Formats: sequence, structure tokens, C-alpha cells
Amino acid sequence: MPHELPKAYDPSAIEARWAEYWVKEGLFEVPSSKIPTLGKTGQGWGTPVFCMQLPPPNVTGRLHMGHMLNHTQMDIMARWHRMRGFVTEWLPGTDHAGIATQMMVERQLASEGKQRRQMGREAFVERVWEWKRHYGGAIVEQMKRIGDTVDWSREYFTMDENLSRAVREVFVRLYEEGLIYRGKYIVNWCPGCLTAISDLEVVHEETPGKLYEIKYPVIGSNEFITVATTRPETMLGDTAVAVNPRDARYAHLHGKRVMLPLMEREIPIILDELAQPEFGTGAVKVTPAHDPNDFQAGLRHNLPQIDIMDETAHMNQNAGAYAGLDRFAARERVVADLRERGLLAAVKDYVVPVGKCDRSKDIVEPRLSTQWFMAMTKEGRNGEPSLAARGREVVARGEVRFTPENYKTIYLHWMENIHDWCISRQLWWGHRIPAWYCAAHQHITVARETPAKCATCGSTDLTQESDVLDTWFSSGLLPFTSLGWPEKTRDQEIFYPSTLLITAYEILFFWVARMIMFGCHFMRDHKQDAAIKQASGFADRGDDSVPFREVYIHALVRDAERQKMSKTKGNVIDPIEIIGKYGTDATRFTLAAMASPGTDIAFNPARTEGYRAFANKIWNAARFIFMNMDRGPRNTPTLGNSGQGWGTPETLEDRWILSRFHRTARELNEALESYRFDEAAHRVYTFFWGDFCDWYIELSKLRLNAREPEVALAALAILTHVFDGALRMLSPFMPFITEELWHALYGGKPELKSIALAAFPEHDDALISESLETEMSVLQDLIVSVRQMRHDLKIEPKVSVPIRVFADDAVRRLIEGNREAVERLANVSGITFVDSELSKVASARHTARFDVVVEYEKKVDTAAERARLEKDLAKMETELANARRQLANEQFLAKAPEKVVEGLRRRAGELAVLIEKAQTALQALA
RNA sequence: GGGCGGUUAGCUCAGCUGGUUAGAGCGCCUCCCUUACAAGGAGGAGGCCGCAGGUUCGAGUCCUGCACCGCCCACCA
Repeated sequence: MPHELPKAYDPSAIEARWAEYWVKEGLFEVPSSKIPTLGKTGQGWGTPVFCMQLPPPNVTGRLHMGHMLNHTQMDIMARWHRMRGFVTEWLPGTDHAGIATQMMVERQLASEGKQRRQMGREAFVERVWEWKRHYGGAIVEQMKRIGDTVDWSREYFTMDENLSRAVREVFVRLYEEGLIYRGKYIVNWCPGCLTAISDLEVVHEETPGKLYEIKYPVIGSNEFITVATTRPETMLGDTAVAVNPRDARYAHLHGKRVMLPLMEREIPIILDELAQPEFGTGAVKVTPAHDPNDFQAGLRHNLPQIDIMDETAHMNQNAGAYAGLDRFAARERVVADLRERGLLAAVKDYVVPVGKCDRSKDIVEPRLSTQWFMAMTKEGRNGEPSLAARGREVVARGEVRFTPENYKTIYLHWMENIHDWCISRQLWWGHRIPAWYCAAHQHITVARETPAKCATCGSTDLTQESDVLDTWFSSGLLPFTSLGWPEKTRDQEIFYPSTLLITAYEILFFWVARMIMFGCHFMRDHKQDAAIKQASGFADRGDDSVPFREVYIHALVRDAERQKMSKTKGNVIDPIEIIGKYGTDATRFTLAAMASPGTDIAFNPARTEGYRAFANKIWNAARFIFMNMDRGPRNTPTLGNSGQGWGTPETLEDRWILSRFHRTARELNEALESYRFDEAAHRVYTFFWGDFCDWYIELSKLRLNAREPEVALAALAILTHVFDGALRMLSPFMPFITEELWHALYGGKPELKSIALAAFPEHDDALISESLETEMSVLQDLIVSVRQMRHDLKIEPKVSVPIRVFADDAVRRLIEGNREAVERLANVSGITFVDSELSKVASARHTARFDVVVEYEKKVDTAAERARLEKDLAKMETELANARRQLANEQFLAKAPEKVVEGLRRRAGELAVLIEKAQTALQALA
């Protein structure tokens, strides 16, 4: 009566309801009031803690397949730990995403015919806030919809006041420690975004291009020196030509000067290792303002830096006649002019590595500019290791562990070759750098709050730095700032370091590496409570300053053809669409099942369709159980959280399914412990469908239909219990359907608010039995053999037929004890045991444990039967020959483990018998 | 220029420290609307584990080389 479920599972009918329920009930919030104060007694708090930081999605973001995978894995981990009794804190938030958001709002403005610069900074920033309030919650809503069990009570935004204060605190401290500095260097400049960007934001592409050889006239001779370049337009800013001091070809030109063509400027020939004799002509033009290597060379030789471009990469006054031209137009003109003057020695095809802006795809311009940097390799004032050194150490030592392990090498390699980080951005949206300049001297005052006067000269005429910080600066701080830093909060005591970070490879350096560096620096005095650390399973990890102990890098999701998804290719699979079609559970299960380590995921909706069928299977198994509950007496056993209260297993199938269940629980937990989502999903899938539905439910029907109510009730009790456990196992993977069915099962009990708060199944070794499972497999073999014969003999499915069986006493007792099961599942009308082998009977089946034949007058298809036997025979003979060869090998007998030898002997014995039977049967057929 | 990953059934992928008969899903073939489920049930076909060597009693698994895909990193013109 209460269990009215529709025949087919319809995810859309239940998912939104539970998504809302979970949020409304605040089921996954960990209120501070529930966290005990630590440390007073030295006793600590022995509860295991599981904490995870969400890679904060951009406010401009919408859920894509990568998120879906990432969130599925995180949610599985969160739910699994929570159900295992961990205090589980999964911290959600969103990222202000400087450039992305600013660009989005600028585009919106453009459609209204407005421009950011006309509006002014203040009005623009206000407009972005407005946009954020309006549209910034989209992805958060999507997270709620897919069932992420994050703690919404702790949700943050990276530009919240408290987080912004923390950002300033960090900036000031690092500046005071000399680890943040300001200076004029060559940076990566994006002429589209009009800002500097970091090395990481530059994507390198090998592009077919040209290598130009240009002749520079040597002053005081008729000679030319020829330089090679891929960027001829930059010659307008040349301030030297370099040759290698060891290069004999140019020895006679040492100390001479050349006339820079087009600009008619005299520049020196310098000697520098920059010029490599093997490359090109061995002479290289030096443009200190437009090339990082030339910049360094310029410093070495005290060369002037002539900046010939403006911020939009157009030539400026310094480019003389070329002023006003865009850099590519300038290139054409320069080349044409050189050719006209006969100064272009050669133009060769050449593959040029072009750096493009990650965001706008504009070609990045190396540009001389004053920016703020963070020193990566500089030691502390008292000789403390540099940020990079610390960040490297903790990973090298295994204080932070990567899965899959090969990312450790990649990370270490990157850390060892790291460069200073350009942290300033010429944007308006972001954390404004807390530095002020006095009008009179441009002295810098760095302060937490707006200072009243210049720290150096006391001037009160101060202007704040207009640049903002790289977005990754603030997100790199999240592991501690999201827990209330710089205050020493209880949250921090309990939840720092977080347990696990699950993220994409793409942001390993952008985010993960920075979090490690920041964390180790600012939390260096942090000690995690020993009892919590122990209970959480990290007693062996020394360093508590790390932001997290484990990092799991998930795969890339591609389309079904293994192509990288991209908007331009138009092959983007929208998870929301997939969810609409197959349900969230099926989508989640697909991603979990396909997440094998080391490979990208080729997302194929056909697979999701299969898992929708799985959900339907679960649904209908529930309907079957409910149907029986409704039929029988209403005193179903009390289950729920206790894990107690079901009847005593009496029958073989009961003990078998419990063995399978506990084995599955064991394997499932082991798989999840090593982040094998694919294996975990596979285990629970085959258990539920293969063991529980295909065999156990079918077997249970015998007893459920029994006359005696006690028998039916006992069967129902165990059936329900195993189903209850299976639901819990499935719950982290398929939260919606399991929640629905859980409530259908226990509805109305207020203490059972959610399956997500129930206990996850833990295995009991005492209930796992190898011999029991072997016994069951004999019965299964028998049933399958009979079904095969029925099929081969084309016996009508509805017709029951008697069978004859030959077996030893033990197997015979087993079959007799489960006679009804065999009769029902193989549609057999009676079992007769015989005392001699059945090999002479046409169509009989032989296994190592029994021979079986169906009694049926219909004619045997002799040809087909012979073909089958011959094929089997051939296979067995090869196998036996191999086995005998090995068993005759003394080396094998001496060196292989006893178990292997024994196993092979047994197998060889079986084969010999089976071959003999097959041969007899073949003769009988003839 | 450096580094990394992949190659197993028609397709997409498992196969954990080398060990008896290489697995799954989808697809395919045959039968069945059997009182939970046709998004289902039952049965079946299909694999010199990329190529060539080597180590070993034993190799899909370890080593070397090759081929073909793919990815990442990189301030040398």
C-alpha cells in the first residue's frame, strides 16, 4: 500500500525534489557549534575528519563535462566518508575570475553601446558586482541540482570582504618579507586583454612562419653582418648586434659598429653567448625591449631599451616612419623596405613557436613594463627555503601525495624550473593591489588598509596602485582563507590541512602548486590535532602546514570520438542535456565507471543509456520487494542505521548472497580507498545486477511463495536487508534513486532523514566464504548447462523437462538440497540421479563436478552437437598439452609456488577426465 | 629541444605486486512479453593482447628497440 512505485523509473520525477530537500534540510552542513574546542585536555577529538576544497568554479561558468566528472568524484568521496562516520566538510565557493568576468561584462556593455573607460572604474566595478549578483549563481544552482553534498553554510566568494582582507594580509606580509617586489621587466603582454599575464597563461603553438636574414652594413667598411630573425619588425628597436666571442668568422668585427637599416641608427656589435654560432648566421640582433633574452643581454651590456610599440601592439613614435602601424602590418612594410634596399639576404621557411593568450588567443607580445612579481626561488631573510623549494620538498617527501603517481614527477620538474610569478593585472575587476604612491616622489607604501600618509616622506597625497592581482593569487590562498585565516579559528584547527583535493590536470600549476606554496608558507606553524590526525588516517604524515594531504588528478573528458571538446568544434556534450535524457544518477555512474587512471574519458552516451537501464533495474528490484512486503504480514524487520535486525541466514542462497555482499563491500571500500572509481562502480554494478537480481531474487521467489508465512517472512527479511545494504553501497554513486527508495522503504521514520546519513557497509570477514561461493557456482553451472541443452534442443521455454545427473556424493547432496531451485531456474520437472557417467548419451553436458542430460524425445542436432564437442575438445587438448609440458618441467616444479603447481595439477586431472568424456560422446554420436 | 601516456573483442575500456581457462558494457546472432523489470530474461558468436627481440620454469603484465596515435612543458634568433 505505501509502496506505490511506477513501473518504469523516471529520474525527472524525483531528482529535483531530493536536490531541494538536501539543501533545505542543511544535511551536509557542519555548523561551528558542533565542532568541539580542542586542546585543553590534550585529549583531542578522536573523530575522523574528511575535508575537501572545491575547485571554485568561475562566476561566469556553466557546468561542463569536466565539472561533472570532477564533482561526481568529489561527491562520491564526500558521501562515502560521511557514511563511514567522518565529519565531512566540503567547502564550496565561487571565483571572481578576473579577466573572464571583466570581458563578459564589457561585452554586455558593448551591446549597450557603452565602454568601460567612459564609465570609470568605480561605476564599472559596481556594474560587475551587479552582474555577479544576477548571473553569478548559475553554476551554484547546477551544483545543487546534481546533488553535490557541499556545506552551503560555509559558501564563499573570493571577493568577499573577509577573503579580500586575507588577500591584503598575505600581500603585505610577503612584501615585507621581500618576496613580493615591483620592477620593470619583460612580461607577457596580451594586446587584446590589455594586461600582463603570467607564463602559465601563455599557450605555445608551433606555427609555420619565416626566418628572415637581414644585412646590417658595418660602419667603416663595405661589409655587412647578416642577422636572422623571425620578427623583423622588432629591428626598429634594435640597440646592438651580438656575435659569439668564440666565433672566428666575426673576430675581425669585434668592436665595430653597424648602421641599423631603416632607422639609420648606429649600434654596436657586442660579444655575447646569446649568439650561438650554429644557429642561422651566428649573428643576432638585440632588441632589449621586445625579447626576454635580449633584455638580459641588454642588461649585461648596458644597452638602451627602445620600446617601439604601444599597449595595443601598434608601432609608436620610436618606430619612426612606421608609427601607427599594427605589428603585422609593420612587419610587411619593414620586409618590403628592406627588400627594396637590397638588405634582405634570405627568407626561409621556419616553424615559429608562437605564444598566444590563453583567454583571448591574441599573440602575446613580450613587453617591457613595470609589474609586481612574487619571488619563487628567493630564500627568506633568515635563510628559510624559498617558496618553490618548500613547495617542492613536501611533495618530494610525500607529505602531499599525488594520484596517479606520475604527476609527482611532473610537479617536481615544474617546481625545479619555476620563474618568478607576475601577479599584477591591468584590470579593474579583482583584488586591487594594496600599494599606494605618493604624488611627490612615487614612494611605495604597502598597507593592509588605506594609509593616511606616505610611509617614506609623509606626504598625504597618495594614489592607490591601479592594478589588481592575478585571480590565482586569491584562489591559491583558499585552503586557509576559506577557514577564517588570518584569525586562528576552530575551523582551521579541525579542517586544516584538508584531506583530499580532486582536480583537473590543467590547473595543477595554476592552482595546486600555488596552494602548496602559500599553504606551506603561511601555515608553517600549524599543527593538526594529533587525535584527529590519527583517526583520519594520517598519523604517518609529518608536515601539517600543507594545504591538503592527497591530490587526485582526474581525467579529461572527451567526446565519443576521443576529440577534445571545444565550442569551435561544436562537439561539446552538455551534461545538463545528458542528465535530462538519462538522469543524474546514470550520468554520474557513467563518469565514475569510466574513470580509470591514466586515460582520458571518451564520453559515450550509449554507456549512460546502459546505466539508466541499471537504475531502472534497481527501481524494479525495489518494486518486487515492496510488492512482497505489501502482500505479506506488515511486520517487516527494522533496519536502517543499525545494520542489525534481519533474520538468521539459513539457506545456501542466503549465506551465499551475504558472502557476496560482504566481499563486495570489502572490494568496494578498497577500490575507493585507492580512488579506483571505475572499479568501485563495476563491483557494485555486478553485485547488484549479476548476483542479487539474476540469482538471489530469482531464488528467493521459491520461499516468498511458500505456504508457511514464517518461511516467506524470513526470506523477505534477508532479501530486504541485502537490498538495504546494496542501496547504501550505491548511494554515493547514485544518490537520487537510492534516496527515493530508502524513503520508500523506511518512509516516515524521522530518525532516518537520508540515506546519505546512514552507515556505509563494512565487510565482515566471517561471512565471506570461498567454499560457499564454490558450492553455489556448482548449482549455477548445473542450471546454465541445462538451459544450454534446452536451447540447443529447441525445447519450448514453457515446457518442463526432467533431467538425469551423475555426480559424486557431495555434489549430489548439494543438488538434492537445492532441488527446487534447480527445477525453478532451469524449468526442470524432476531430477534423477544415476550411478554411471553420461558421456555416451548424445547431447549430455560434462563438467568436472557432474554430468547432466535432459530427458527429451526431440531429435538431437548431431552435426551441431559434434561441432560443439570438437571445438571444446580441441581447446581442452591444447590446454592439457600445455599443462602437461609445464608439469614435466622440473624447473617449474622447483620454482613455481606450491599453489600454482597444485592448481595446474588439479586442472590437468579435470581436463583428462573431460577430454575422455568428450571423446566417448563423439564416438556415441558417430 | 625535454618529458609523459596510449596501442587488448566490431566500438569504448578493465586486467592491481608476472602464475592455472584474458574480462565488462555497448553492438551482433538465436529464443522468450515467464506473475520486479522488453530500459527486461535465457543462450551464443567474437581476441597470435601494435611489431621485433630479450629476461624468466612461466610474459597481456618486466626490459630493449621499432611503428603508429595523443598530451604536456620550453625566454634561444
